[in-house]
Amino acid sequence: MNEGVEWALHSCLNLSWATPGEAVTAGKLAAFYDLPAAYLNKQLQALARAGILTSTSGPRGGFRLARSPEEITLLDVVTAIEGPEDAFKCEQILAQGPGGRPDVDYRAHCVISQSMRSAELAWRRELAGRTLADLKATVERRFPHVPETTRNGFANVRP
Amino acid sequence: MNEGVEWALHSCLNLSWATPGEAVTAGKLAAFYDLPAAYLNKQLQALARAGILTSTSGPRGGFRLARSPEEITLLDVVTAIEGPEDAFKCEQILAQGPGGRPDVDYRAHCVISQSMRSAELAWRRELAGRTLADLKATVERRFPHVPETTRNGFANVRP
DNA sequence: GTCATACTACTCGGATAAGAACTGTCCGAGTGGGGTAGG
DNA sequence: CCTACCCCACTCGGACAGTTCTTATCCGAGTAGTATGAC
Repeated sequence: MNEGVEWALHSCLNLSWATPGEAVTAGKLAAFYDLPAAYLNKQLQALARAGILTSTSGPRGGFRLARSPEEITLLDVVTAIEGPEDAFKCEQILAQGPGGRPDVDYRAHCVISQSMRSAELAWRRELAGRTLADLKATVERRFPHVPETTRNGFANVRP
Repeated sequence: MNEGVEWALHSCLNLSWATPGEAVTAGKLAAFYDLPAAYLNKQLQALARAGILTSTSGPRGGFRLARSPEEITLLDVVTAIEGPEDAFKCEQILAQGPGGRPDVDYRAHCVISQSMRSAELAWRRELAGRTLADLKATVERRFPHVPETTRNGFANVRP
C-alpha cells in the first residue's frame, strides 16, 4: 500500500482541526511531519479530485475538507489514493485451462476469486464503518490538547 | 497484490487433485494455464520455503502438498507469496510532528494505525477461515469432472 | 544372470536482466492582496 | 481621503527524473533412472 495513504489520513485529520473557513497549504501540512511538500501536494490533489477536499489557488489558498468529518470514511480516503480496483485482481486464468471458455466471466464463477473478494469486502466494510469524526473524537478524548496544538502548528510553521 | 498469488492458489488447488504420492513439476503446473514456467517455479519455491509444499529434484521430481488441504488456509498461501508484513505500514510520522517523541511506539498509540490494522485483521480473519479443502469441496460439488480432468491434464500435458 | 558403475536426462534453486509502479522534484497558469497614483 | 488600477508574491496543477519493487528469464547443482560392461 502506498505511503501516501498514511500522509493523506493524517492530513485529513489535521484539516479537521483547522480554523473553520480557513484553507491550509500543502506546505504547512507537509512541514507538520517533515514530509516532502510537493509530493504530499500530489496526494492532496488526488483527494481533491475525489471530492474529499476542496482546493484554492493563490495567496490565502490551500486545502480544506469538502464536507463534514462525519461524512468522510477511511475507505473514501484510501480509495482516493490507491484507486478503486481490488488489491487481488482475478486474471481469469481458468479461461486458459482445459475446459476453459473465453465467453465465461470467471470472476463470478471461480471459487478463488470469490473467496479473495469476500475477504476484501470484509476489509472495505471495516474501513467504511469508520469515519474521520470517529478518529477525531477518539484523539480529542485521549489527547485534549491536540486540536489547539494543531491550530498553533498551522499558524506558526514556516514552510 | 502480486499476480503470483492467483497462480499459487490455483496451483495448490490443482495439486490437491494430483495422484497421491506423485509429484507435479512446475512445467506441468504452468502449462495448465499457459503461464511462464520459470516464474511460476519461483512462486512454488516460496510456497516450499513456507512449508506448504515439498519439493523434489531430478527425474520424477516436482512439487506436492506438504500437508492435507484441511490444514492449508488461504492466508497461508497469500502470506507465503506476499510476505508477512501488513499492507499498510505505519511509518510513525507522528514522531516527527509537534509533541512527537522518538521513544514512543506510535504503531500502538496512533488511531489511524490502529484503524488500518483493525481492517487488515478482518481481511486476514476471512482468509484464515477458508481452507484449501473448502475450495476443493465447493469445486467438486459444482463441477464433479474437474478432479479427473486435472489428473488427465497432468498426465497428458507436454511442457 | 547379477551386480556395480558411469552416464544422461530431468528438476529445482538461485543469480541475473527488463519493465512497471512508486517516490520525489520542478516549473508554469492562475489568483488574490497590497501598493501606488490619480481624482 | 477615497478609489481604481497594476504589479507581485503565493498556491495549486500537471509535466518531468530517480529509485524500488514486480515480472520474466537463464543457467548451474543435484538426483534418479538407465544403459553398459565385467564377473
